[in-house]
Amino acid sequence: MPSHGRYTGPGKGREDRVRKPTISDLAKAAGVSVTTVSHAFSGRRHVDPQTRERIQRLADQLGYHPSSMARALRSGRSGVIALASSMPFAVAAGPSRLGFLMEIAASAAMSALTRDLALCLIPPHPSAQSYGAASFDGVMLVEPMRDDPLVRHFEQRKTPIVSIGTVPGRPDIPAVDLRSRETADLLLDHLADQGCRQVAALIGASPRTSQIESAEAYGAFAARHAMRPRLILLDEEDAEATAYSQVLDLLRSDGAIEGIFASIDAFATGAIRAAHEAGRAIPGSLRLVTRYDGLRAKLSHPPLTAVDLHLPAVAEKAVGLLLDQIDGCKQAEKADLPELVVRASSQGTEK
Amino acid sequence: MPSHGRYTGPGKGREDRVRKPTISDLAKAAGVSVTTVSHAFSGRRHVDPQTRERIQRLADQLGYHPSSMARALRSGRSGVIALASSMPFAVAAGPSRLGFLMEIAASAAMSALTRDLALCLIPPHPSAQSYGAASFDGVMLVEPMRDDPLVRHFEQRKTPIVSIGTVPGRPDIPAVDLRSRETADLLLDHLADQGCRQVAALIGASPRTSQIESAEAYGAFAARHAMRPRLILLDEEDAEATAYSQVLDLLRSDGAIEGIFASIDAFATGAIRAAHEAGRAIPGSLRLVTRYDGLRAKLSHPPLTAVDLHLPAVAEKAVGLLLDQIDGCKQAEKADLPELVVRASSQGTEK
DNA sequence: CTGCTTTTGCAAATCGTTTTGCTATCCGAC
DNA sequence: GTCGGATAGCAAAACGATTTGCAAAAGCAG
Repeated sequence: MPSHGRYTGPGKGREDRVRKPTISDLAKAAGVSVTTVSHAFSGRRHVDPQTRERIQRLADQLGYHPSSMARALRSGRSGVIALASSMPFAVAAGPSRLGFLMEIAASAAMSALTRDLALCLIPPHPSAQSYGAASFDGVMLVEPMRDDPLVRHFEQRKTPIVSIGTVPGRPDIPAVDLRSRETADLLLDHLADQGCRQVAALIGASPRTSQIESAEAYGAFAARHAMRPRLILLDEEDAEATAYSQVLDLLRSDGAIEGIFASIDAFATGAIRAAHEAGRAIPGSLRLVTRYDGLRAKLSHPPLTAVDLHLPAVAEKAVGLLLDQIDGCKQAEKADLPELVVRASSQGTEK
Repeated sequence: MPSHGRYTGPGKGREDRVRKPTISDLAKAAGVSVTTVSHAFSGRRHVDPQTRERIQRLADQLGYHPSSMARALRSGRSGVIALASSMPFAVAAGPSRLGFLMEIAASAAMSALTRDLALCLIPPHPSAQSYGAASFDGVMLVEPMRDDPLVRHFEQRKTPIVSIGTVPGRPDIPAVDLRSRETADLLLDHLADQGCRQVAALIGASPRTSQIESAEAYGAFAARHAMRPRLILLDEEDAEATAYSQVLDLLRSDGAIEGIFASIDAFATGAIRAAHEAGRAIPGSLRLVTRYDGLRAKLSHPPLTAVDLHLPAVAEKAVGLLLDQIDGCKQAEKADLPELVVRASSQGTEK
């Protein structure tokens, strides 16, 4: 039984605030009907330029702004889209790994604004049922998991969905493909190019497309190079710490490892610490690459070879796709091309 | 003459999507009036438990959810608050220095959600007039400048405002004081404690409270220690690069400098590079501290001594204050206590 | 002057809720 | 028997815009 969110009544203390002028106040002041005012603003019908001018002037004078709530009700669109993620907020309520999500958020906010939309950030609700009082015209999910409760939630609510990164098992949901398979191939091939014969992979255990495809890519890579696979599935909470201890074990038990592919940047940071601890120089005796080229990869020592996922472009496409989804019905699925950024962590010659 | 935002008419293609059930559909199905349904949900009047139960069941069955747009119109509250910043988005459309703002955004989003609000991110609009179609119950401004156009915009629109960091010259606007003066004192005193006699300051040129108070603190510090002040005002765009070149000049022209106080983390990163270039070891021959303890400070080499500003708590307070502002009228101003985080960049003994 | 179109404007319906009055019934107590 | 007080429910008026249908006036050709 869903709680529909308690309604708290009309704002207490509303009477003591000055009432904002409404369209009929303006109409009265201008000596015309509300219809005329509406048309003067929307331009959907012609109004006498002189009248229109007077209305405009009065509007400025009175400080009139059309109520977007009324407009939303009438038009059925709130002008707000949401960005939701089931994971990163939760693991990073603190400042740890906001990078990926927040880079998307910032870009999406700008893309949204240029289309006269606002972007809402919605963290995963602890008791994931009533998502606030606001209503969204659509929602963008970032890297949802298989059977993600968020997907169910918004589907049931008939809110248009666009996923950033495909939804595992749900090819019907429109998505911006993050090209995780290609990304992983890029990174693994790079390691091979750098001469790594034995490569381990640190991959997130959650059933997200990026992790699934990374694992697949790694499997194929191992087969292609007739290499014994060392696939380490890691929990994404407390990523750096668990990566650290697992990699330390690995390096100590298996001296042959020459390269590590970390599908999450925090894994890579953990791996660096482990390598240091195990006395393996990077990139001297161990090469390391990661997927997301965020602040972490850039500021790491040594800087991490990573992939430019073109997140601003991804966000832009997601917003566009969502908009299509909302009022058109274009099911068109779009894609994007990742790009390798080589840095010291994997190069033969130190910068 | 303000553009009030073009209205695009009722969603095209709306007729082909299934109409969501309304309250009167539900009422009809349950054989009661809409009033009863409304009361069944809101609990503002008693309804027979049996009736209520039946309504609930039917609501689930039909997939009914109250329209928040209608609710918003009626109640005058959209359930959405906004977070706006005049600066960081613009300088960091790319991934450069999202840290501060985005840490606040993430925290604020969670704080908002626990109060049944949604948080909108609003980037500074290039043509700063029509901020999307959405309406906000209130807005949080992060570190606005003196005479910030955002302040004017929302004041004119009578949208309740709370500032994160006081607004220079506007003590009347309720704000969460970021305690920039105390923060700067903390850092400068720490440098003095570490034995620095000659300290330079890198401070942002924009008229924000944090920068203003940092400069004041530095001035007082210099006077207190009878030290010739070296105050370097830097443009915040392209912060790292300009800090780099300015600090390089400084170090070359003034060998006495023993410590640097950077009021923005990107300044500090630039300073590190400059120090490296000038052959000054950190913290061996030059100590460096910065204000915001974000990813940059933590991942820097060496890690930067910084201040924990308790941003999640700040965000929480801002949301609370804004809520007071919206429906109560409590003008109460709140504050917070910064805390020093000592790291290698300023310590006598290397970690 | 009639017929036709264009221009300009208004009144009223609509969007989906919440809230305010009002009615009706029943119960128990005086 | 009736007064009071719960209890349960309904009808209708908001909330503030947009949009449809209609009408008055005006211009213009025939």
